[in-house]
Amino acid sequence: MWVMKLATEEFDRISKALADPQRREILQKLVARRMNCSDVHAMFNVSQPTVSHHLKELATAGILDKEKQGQFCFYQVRADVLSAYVTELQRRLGLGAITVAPRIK
Amino acid sequence: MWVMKLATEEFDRISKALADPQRREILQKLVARRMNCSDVHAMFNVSQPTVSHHLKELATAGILDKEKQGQFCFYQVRADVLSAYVTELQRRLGLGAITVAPRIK
DNA sequence: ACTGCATATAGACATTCATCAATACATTTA
DNA sequence: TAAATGTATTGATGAATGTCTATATGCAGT
Repeated sequence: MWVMKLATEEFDRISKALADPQRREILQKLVARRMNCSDVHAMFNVSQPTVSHHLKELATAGILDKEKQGQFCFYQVRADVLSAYVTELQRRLGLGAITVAPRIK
Repeated sequence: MWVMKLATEEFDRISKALADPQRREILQKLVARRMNCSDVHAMFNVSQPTVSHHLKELATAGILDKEKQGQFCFYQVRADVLSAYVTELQRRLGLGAITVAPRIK
């Protein structure tokens, strides 16, 4: 089983991406289901360019996947990256990440 | 067993506190052992007031405890708060927080 | 009381950043 | 091709923030 390893740079980038409440809320909506830009825009009281900017930040940080379908652009959460982030966070904070070690026969 | 519940406001405050690399590194040093302000200052290339400011931010966010002993001021990590933060983060990100349920006999 | 050390505060400065309006780019449809 | 729709970029602006120097505050030993 492969476990993604986050470099410090990527880790900090994700931390920053999560630090803005508006962006965090957008991310939470995308956790529920993948959506396009205007779907997200319809859910919040910010302009479309602002939404686009936040989605770009989240994608650049690596926690969103961007998939263009025609004129639409769907974004969806990278659960593996988020999971790697949380694990790395636990490690840095000295909270033992609960790792289920493969039981050696 | 008591599990702390973080309000959105506190959650966002912690996210912000973790978002600055310098502050994150300071926090990581404090995970290893509790230290006073000048101990921390000796470890980084930033001014003493800057260290003091960062420690205040971390303390205000609730993830550091501040204990004054004479002229010194010791800071130590609140592992319970950090743990609550990670759990809440997992919840919001849709990553099932691994909860070890008490085994009912 | 004075000196020295530890910490915090005040004020200033530069940078980052969240946001918007306007516009450009791209794609679908009439 | 023209109009409409979805998305991204540009440029601007105000607010937040990380950092510094200088100074204040507080405590300990002489």
